[in-house]
Amino acid sequence: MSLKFWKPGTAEPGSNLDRATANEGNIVSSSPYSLSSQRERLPIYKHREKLLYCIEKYGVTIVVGQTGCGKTTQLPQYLFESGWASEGNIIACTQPRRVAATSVAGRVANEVGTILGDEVGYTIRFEDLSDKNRTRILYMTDGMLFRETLVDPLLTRYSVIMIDEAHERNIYTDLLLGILKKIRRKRPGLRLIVSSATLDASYFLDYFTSNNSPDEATIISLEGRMYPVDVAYAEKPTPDYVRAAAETAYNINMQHIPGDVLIFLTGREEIEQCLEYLAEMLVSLPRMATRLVPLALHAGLTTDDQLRVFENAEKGSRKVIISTNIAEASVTIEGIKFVIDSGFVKICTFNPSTGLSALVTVPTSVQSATQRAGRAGRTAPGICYRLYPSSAFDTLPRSMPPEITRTDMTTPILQLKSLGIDDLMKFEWVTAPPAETVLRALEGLVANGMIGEDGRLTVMGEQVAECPIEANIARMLFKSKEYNCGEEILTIAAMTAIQDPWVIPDGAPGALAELERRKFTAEEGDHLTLLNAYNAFVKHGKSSNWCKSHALSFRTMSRAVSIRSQLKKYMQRFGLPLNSCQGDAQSLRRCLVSGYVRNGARWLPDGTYRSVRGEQILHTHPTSVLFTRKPKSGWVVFHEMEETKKTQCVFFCSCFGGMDDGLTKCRIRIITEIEPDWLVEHGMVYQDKRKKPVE
DNA sequence: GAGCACTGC
Repeated sequence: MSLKFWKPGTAEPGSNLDRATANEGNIVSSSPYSLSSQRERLPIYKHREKLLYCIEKYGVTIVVGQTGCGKTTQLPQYLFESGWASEGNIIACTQPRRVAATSVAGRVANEVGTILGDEVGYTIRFEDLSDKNRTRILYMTDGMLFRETLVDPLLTRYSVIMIDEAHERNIYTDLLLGILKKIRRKRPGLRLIVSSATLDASYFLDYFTSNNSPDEATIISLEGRMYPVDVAYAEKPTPDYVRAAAETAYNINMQHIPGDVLIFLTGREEIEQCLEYLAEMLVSLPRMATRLVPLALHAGLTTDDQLRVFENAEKGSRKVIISTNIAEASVTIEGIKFVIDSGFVKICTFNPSTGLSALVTVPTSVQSATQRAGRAGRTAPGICYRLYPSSAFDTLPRSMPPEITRTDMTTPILQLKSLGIDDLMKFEWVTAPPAETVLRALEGLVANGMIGEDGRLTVMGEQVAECPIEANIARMLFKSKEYNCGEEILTIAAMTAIQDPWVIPDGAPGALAELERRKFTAEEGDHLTLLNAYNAFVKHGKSSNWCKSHALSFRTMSRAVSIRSQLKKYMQRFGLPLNSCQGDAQSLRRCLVSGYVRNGARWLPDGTYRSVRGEQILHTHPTSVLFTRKPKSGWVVFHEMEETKKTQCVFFCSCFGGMDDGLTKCRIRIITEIEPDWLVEHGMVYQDKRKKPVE
């Protein structure tokens, strides 16, 4: 039973849209550009004079251009060539991702004919390849530029700042735009370029011209360089898009000439299910048919496995890459001719009334569906199969709600306060966060002693704002002084900042890996288990082989080492002692509670937990060492919560007009057993009544 | 009872 598709006569307008990261993406090697004639052939070149004129005349220039038009690599060079980097000034270009910042900087250094780190450089966390005196074009992550505002609030080093990929609406991009609008009032000489790959960028224009002269901002559209992508829709909704995706891939293989296939699903579980379906179908693949090579792609894979999707398929075979949203912008695979789009994505949302964030599956947006389709037209015309009817497409929101509207604002608000932005109601947000999110964040900051009675930052608040880590974790670092456990808390802080370090594959190797992981188990819970893993990693010389034999990701563990040493510098600067509690797990856990006061939960005899805030039903995540065990005290704190829905049918019904039958499940990750008194000890004052664990 | 979208400092 295969899904029938309906194909509109013409390609969907704008379906060849793509995002600018594509060429700048991950891992793909790019051909060297060294000749100026190659630069002149880029579509952006004929707009050069107009762009320079606008940047000179207007404070803010909004540039709309698709992938391959060259704005990210060329615009900073045009500015450089026309003197914007004279007198020691720097031209900055921000990127949402580290790989983009590094790879674009490398290409531009090559075009300019300089060594990377000299006239052209980049700055990302843990890597600064720039020269304080010589660098004129600086690529950086938007998070780094945001951090720089805490040190130099007017960003005086820069003459032009280009915010690239602004349409992605990351929280740092949004915060930077707000701050830069403010900076422009004090430094009218500073020029701003806001670059977006989507056509509906006029809200950026409205944003910069409101409360300003109309001459403050202008908008320019550039031509793209993409091939057309035909879009086909499912005739009817499908109850099982994972199976439908596998069937569609199979049918493409039977009907079409060679060309690789890219499937967008929401997560690892679906990807593995889809691989199984495909394996079943491939048994009946006719002998003469093109061979199918299914490959998974998601962030939880090892680097080696991720790299496999870039290898060319053998002659007479076709790659089917089954991916999460990582292939939408972060990773670019050349040679994709067919895209199969489930129409769903997992996003993180935040519930201000419980203070908990959750991972939920939702329908994508028009912008995102267009972006996914564009992945089929990078090297030749392509086809995108959408596994939902065109009537469902018409109900999709234009774009995803910006991150700032669905994230905890505690840490960003602390940082804005530190910048001297005290009246958050007057701050000109591109999109304002929900009022309740702001109120809860302020309430939490007051309760945590970061903001005083007078509404100003306390000494600890000022210092926590500087730390490159979530405010609640930073609070643990500060409180470690009282519990004599600076060493251990520092490690735990670093370990919770990374992704899950364990690599547990499917099947039999997975069971073995699971046994390896159990070796690190601490009775008290996951935080101490992570501490054990880190200490063992260091004890064994931070070796990659050791990681391999203990089911740990070397890449992730190495990142924990970097983060730890960075945080250590902050602790030393703030005079926080790096004492070890010498195995005193109780002090350590009491210190943990200081950061997790909002994340308390109590155990119930049915094996679930109830959150202290909001009485929400919580389940233990299967990766937790407390998954198979009742906490003796009956109380725990947890690092984070995620919400998942039981079946795809539910996603489908609830998201595309049906009902929600309540099969959502909240899981808590990284859990540690505590005593309930410790919650009160750490300022759980606004909690009306303390419930005893039920026996 | 059984499994984690993606960034970023």
